[in-house]
Amino acid sequence: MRSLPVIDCCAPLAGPVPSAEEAEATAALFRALADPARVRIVNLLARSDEPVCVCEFVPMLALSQPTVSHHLKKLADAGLLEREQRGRWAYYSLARDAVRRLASLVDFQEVSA
Amino acid sequence: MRSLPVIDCCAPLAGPVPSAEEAEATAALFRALADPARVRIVNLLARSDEPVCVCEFVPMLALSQPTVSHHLKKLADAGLLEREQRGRWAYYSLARDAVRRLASLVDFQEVSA
DNA sequence: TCAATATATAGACGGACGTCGATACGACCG
DNA sequence: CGGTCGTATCGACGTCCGTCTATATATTGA
Repeated sequence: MRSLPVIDCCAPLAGPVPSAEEAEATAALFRALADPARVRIVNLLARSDEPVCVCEFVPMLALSQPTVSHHLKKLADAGLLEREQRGRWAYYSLARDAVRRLASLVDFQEVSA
Repeated sequence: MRSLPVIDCCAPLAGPVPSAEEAEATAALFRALADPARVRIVNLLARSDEPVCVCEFVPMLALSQPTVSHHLKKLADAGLLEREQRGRWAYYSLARDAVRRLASLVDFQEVSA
C-alpha cells in the first residue's frame, strides 16, 4: 500500500499558514525535484509528447538501471509521473495536472485566501 | 567567499536539454525548498509586506535559534531571501525577482527556446 | 514450461542534511 | 570600556538519500 501522492496534500508557498502536514507535503514535493537526475527526467518528459520508455532514461542519465528505476519511483510517488506498462516495457509520462498544480504552488500573485 | 546564488544558474524544467551544471543548479534550488521549516519561512515572508526579524521565526518554527539561522542561510544562499541588518537584529525578506524566476522554472507552457 | 529480457526490489555503503549545545562575532548601552 | 543581547558559526550526532550489486518479479517467445 502507498499513501496519497504528495501533490494532493501540499499547500502553496504563498497562501494561508500551512499546517505541519501541509508544510511537510510541500517540502516533499520539492524534495522530489531536488536531484539533478530527476530534473533531467522531468525535462525529457516535458519535451516529449509521448510516454518515454525506461530503457531510454538509462543511457541518457548514465546511471545504473536500478538507480533510474529508483528515481522514477520517487517522481511517481510524488504524483508527478504516471506509469504505463506496455508488454515488458514500462513507459512514464508527466502527470500534466500535477504539473499544473506544481506551478500554482509557486505562484506568488495568488490571493492568500 | 560564496558562489553565485543557484537561482542565477538554473534552467527551467521544461525547456532545452539542461547541461549537467544547469540540472544540478535547478535541483539545488528545489533542495532549498525541500524542508518544511524553509517552506514555512517562505510562506511567512510571502504573506508579509515587511522584512521579518529572525527573532520572529524562532518561536514560530519551534526550533533552536542556530537551526533557524541555518535554514535562513540556505534560502539566502539559494538567492531566494535577502538579508538586512537593523541594529543588532537581522531582517529577512523574499527576493521578489528570484521568486518570479522560480515560477518561470515550473512553467510548462513556456516555449522551449 | 523454460529461457530470455525488462523492470523493480532488497541490502549495503558512503556522503549529505537537520538538529542541537557551545561558542564566536558584532552591535548597542551604561 | 565592559556587559548584554541578537545572530552566526562550529562541531558532533543520528537520520535520510543516492548509488551500486545482487536478486526477485513479470512478460514474452520458443
